[in-house]
Amino acid sequence: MFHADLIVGKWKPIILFHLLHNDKLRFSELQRAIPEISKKMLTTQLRELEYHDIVHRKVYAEVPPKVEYSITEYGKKLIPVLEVMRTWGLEHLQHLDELYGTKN
Amino acid sequence: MFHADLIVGKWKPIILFHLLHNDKLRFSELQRAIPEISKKMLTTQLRELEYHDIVHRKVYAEVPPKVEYSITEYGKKLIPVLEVMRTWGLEHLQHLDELYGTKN
DNA sequence: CTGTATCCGCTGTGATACTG
DNA sequence: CAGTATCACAGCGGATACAG
Repeated sequence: MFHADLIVGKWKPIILFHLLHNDKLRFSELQRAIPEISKKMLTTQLRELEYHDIVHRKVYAEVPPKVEYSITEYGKKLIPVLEVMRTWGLEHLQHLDELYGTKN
Repeated sequence: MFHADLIVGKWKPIILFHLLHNDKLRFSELQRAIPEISKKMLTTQLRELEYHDIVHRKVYAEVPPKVEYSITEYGKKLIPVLEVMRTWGLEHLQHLDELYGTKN
């Protein structure tokens, strides 16, 4: 209904977060920035984001290969959405902590 | 990171959407409002939303049973998040249509 | 370096039947 | 009416090896 899956999911917000703060990132840089993600998942998520015109994939015809990912102009429209989600996420954590006293 | 899972996922935004527009809804009313969802999933999602203090579950000690679900005060803080997501969702649909001409 | 291919276990989800 | 219990299965996603 809201098609939220296009930007949420386990990894997409994190990937977008890094891309928003770095302008361009290579595949390996994303891997290092998000160590918990597997190569396969990173590829899958990036392909989906690319398909939906949210990130751009620039391949350099070099050896060894070099690929840079960046947010598209259209993808930048997501910034407010991600901001609102992040803000809410922080407040929500605090609220949950007040309720249960858990820190995680 | 953003803990988006707490309100996104396959059904939660839809459930919240209905609760935001109806104030109170019984279990069966939610079932009818969202025919595609199974009883089990509806229960699961509602329990999670309840656990996170986003919806309130009011049980009437009657026979037959009657249960009403409503948004908590805290849950109302989600409205802007859901609004932003919905707005973006609509724009995104349009954008995808421009790209691929698909209507779905 | 940037992936793809394969195997494979685990979890999420549906269908169905049952209960207070 | 408002669920729970149980079974069953597909697909997500991890690990590993391989490829251009």
